Amino acid sequence: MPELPDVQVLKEYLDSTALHQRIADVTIDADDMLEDVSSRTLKSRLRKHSLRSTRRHGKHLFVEIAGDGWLRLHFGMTGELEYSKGEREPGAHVRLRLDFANGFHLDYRNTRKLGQIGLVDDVDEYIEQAGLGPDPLASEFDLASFRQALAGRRGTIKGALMNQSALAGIGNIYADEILFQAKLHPKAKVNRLKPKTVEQLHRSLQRVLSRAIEARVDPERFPDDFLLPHRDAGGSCPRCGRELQKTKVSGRTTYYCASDQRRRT
DNA sequence: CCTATAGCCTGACGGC
DNA sequence: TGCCGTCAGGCTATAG
Repeated sequence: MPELPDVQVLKEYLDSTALHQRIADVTIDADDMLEDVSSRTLKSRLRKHSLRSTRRHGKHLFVEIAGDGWLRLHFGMTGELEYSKGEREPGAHVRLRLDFANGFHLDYRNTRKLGQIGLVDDVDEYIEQAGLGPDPLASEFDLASFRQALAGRRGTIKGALMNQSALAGIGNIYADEILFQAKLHPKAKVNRLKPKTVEQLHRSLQRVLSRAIEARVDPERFPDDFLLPHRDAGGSCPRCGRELQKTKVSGRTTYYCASDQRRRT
C-alpha cells in the first residue's frame, strides 16, 4: 500500500506521537528485512536515545535518532505504524517495536516482509546512492524538474511515473489516479507527449498527491472525481460512468477509463 | 534505455 | 470444511 501519500501520513503520525521520548527498549523480529545492519547494532543505536525528527523522500521514511544517524523505514506493500500503550507482546507481524519510557510503544508492522529497515548516516547521501529521483512534492519540483525526470526515457508513461529513479514515491495505485486525472492513456509513450500534456500531467501529479494527503489517504474522503475508490473489478468511471478497463501496463494491474483516457500524446 | 518474467513473503479469496 | 490456485498497492535481478 504505502506510496508517497501513505508514507507522508505515516510520517505525520509519527511526528505527532513518538518524537522526543527516551527509548527504553527495542524489540526486533526482522532479520531478513534488515538492510546492512545487524539486529544487535540497530538495537544499541536506538536504545536510550530518542527520536528527534523525520524526513520523507518518495516512499522512504527517515527518522532521526538523537545522538546520531537515521533509522530508515521502507514499507513495501504491507507496512504500517502504530503507536499505542499496553503491555501486550508484539503481534505476529511486528518487525520493530520501540518501547518508550512513558509506557507507549511504536510498532512497525509488515505482514509480507517486503519492506526494509536500515540505518543511514546521511539522508541525502543515501538518496543519491540509492539512485532515487526527486520527490514530486518537494517545493523545488517544478515543471522543469518534471521534464528533466522524463527526459531521455522511452516506454509507457505509467512505467516512467512508477520508476523510482525517475521520480520517487509513485506506485501502481497513484500512477493510475494521476493518469486518470490527466485524462491520459496509461500506455502513452513518454517521448511522444506534447509539452502541454507534460504540463498538465505535472499539475495532476501534484494535485493528486496533495489531495490524497489532505484526505489522510482515506478513500471515503477523496474528491468525488477520484478513480481510486472505484479501482476494482466491475468499478465504473466517476466521470462518465462507464465500466473501467483492467489491463497490465509495465507488468502491473492497471485500471483506466477507455473513454476518458484516450489521449496518448 | 526499455520490457517481461520470476522471485522475495504472506494472507485473502474464489472454485471445486 | 478444506485444499489449491491466483492475486495483491513494492522492488530487484536477469535475460532479451
